[in-house]
Amino acid sequence: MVGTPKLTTLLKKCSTLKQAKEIHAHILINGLFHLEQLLIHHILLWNVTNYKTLARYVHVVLHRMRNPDSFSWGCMIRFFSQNGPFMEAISLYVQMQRIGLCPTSHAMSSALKSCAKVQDGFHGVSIHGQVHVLGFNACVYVQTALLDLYSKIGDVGTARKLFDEMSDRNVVSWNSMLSGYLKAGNLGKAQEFFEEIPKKDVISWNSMVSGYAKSGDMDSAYSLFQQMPERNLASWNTMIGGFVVCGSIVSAREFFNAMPMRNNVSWITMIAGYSKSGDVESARKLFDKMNKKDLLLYNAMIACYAQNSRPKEALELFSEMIKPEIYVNPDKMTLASAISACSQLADLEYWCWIELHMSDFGIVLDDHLITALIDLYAKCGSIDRAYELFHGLKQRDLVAYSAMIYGCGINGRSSDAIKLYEQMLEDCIRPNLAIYTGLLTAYNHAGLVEEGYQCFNSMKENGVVPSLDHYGIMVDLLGRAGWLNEAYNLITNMSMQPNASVWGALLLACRVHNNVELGEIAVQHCIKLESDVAGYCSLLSSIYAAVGKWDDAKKFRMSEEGKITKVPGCSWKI
DNA sequence: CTAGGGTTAG
Repeated sequence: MVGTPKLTTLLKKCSTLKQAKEIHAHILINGLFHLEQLLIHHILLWNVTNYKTLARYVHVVLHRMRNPDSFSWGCMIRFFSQNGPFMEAISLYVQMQRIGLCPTSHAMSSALKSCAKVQDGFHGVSIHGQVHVLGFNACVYVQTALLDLYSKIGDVGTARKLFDEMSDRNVVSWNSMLSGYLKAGNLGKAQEFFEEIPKKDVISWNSMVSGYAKSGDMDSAYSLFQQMPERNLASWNTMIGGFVVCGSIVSAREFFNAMPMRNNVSWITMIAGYSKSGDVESARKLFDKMNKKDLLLYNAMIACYAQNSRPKEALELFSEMIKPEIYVNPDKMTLASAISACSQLADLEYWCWIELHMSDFGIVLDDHLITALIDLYAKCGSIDRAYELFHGLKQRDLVAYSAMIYGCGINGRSSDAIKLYEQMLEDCIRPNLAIYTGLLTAYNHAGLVEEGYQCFNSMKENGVVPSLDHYGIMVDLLGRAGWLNEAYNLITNMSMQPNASVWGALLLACRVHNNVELGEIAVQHCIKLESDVAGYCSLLSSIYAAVGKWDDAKKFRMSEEGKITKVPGCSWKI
């Protein structure tokens, strides 16, 4: 038999899950059930990396407790409200009352924090209803958590009402209210409120700086930053992030270099900045300098590759992170980038390989990922599978429709694309640029000139301004059908500067219909706009050859490097 | 014995 004092001492010293399990066994054998509470409390305060395993274990212990109590449940709710899963925290809060436990103010503020994290206004409001009944009207923690919840779900009015009614406020309450104004985008009101804060701390300052930075007003942000009585990592990181948003990558780097200390957030912000400005090499250099790479760092780098049309490197890095000797558990974000990379490579096999490991990763497909997969399957020609996934979505949004419509478009299913478009309008979703890209692609593949032209013209009526891509498709569509002059007129009447792929589309059409006059014009523009001249020259050369202008044909073939290349920036095949 | 606010990947 082991007594309570001895077990308590052991318990306070234990630091691994294995030891904890042994102690728990002793607790059960000796019937010292009151110690379970201590065990749960103790373990949940460990600062460990494998907190998921830990949480799973404690969760089981909690549910099997002989004498369940509010304190233990509160500890578990607090733990989940800090690390996630937040839904689980809310669910535990509901469950504890179902088994007859009365929530403490601690449990309640943690539950409210979780509601704020996942924007769960429904549970948030129902907890609000309990505050009075349970007598937490004067608890500053509960009141502040509640105020913060309303701030985060965008209900500044209710937040302010709570703030005014609070009997006791501290700097956290002020900061929550401030972040409410900032989240609502009300910078003026926020600034006014900020000045009223009696005892500002570093978070008050950071919030205000972040507000200016997010709105792109880096002058005001910088001026505040300089006035700060005290700065921490987040202050610096906010400034870097602000410069990144404004596209001032050089200033961002200056701040990054100047800061006294850096954490992962600093590195990730900087990498994301380089990614946004298209400087993949600089991003990679930073990435390689980090010796302790966490999930978010991998995600930032993989996303950088995926967004900058470097899908192969994205997948290489993904493979690297899941190698046993490195293993970083990927999450949904990682997969979103990986799927996008697969899609760019039209590599269905790689995805199938990932899919085998989904349960190891502990990832369940959500609508976001399914939408990415629709795009992948559609691009790989498996339009039926794409349809299956589409029908399995909980909510069909604009992105899902555009993936589907585009997928139908490139697979020659134009009537399906139109049906989807009509269905989308019925769902009250307004079309955007991507939707029209899909539709026009569908018309283009089907060679439906009139319909395509009509659709193109209807864009303006729906308040969508055609982009270079749309002009490119239209020129291709008109050109292939032999309406070369119409295509040329479309280009000359463009509201923006045509690029090489627009002219390239005309050049291709000229090749198909052997039109020397327009072909010469098109090729001149192409050469002016693109460095890869060989492909264009070879095209023009073959137009000359087709109409029997052999000398001209020969002249242009000389500059050719030997092979006909695809027109750069052009998604349709020659 | 536990609780509430600011900065990171799409």
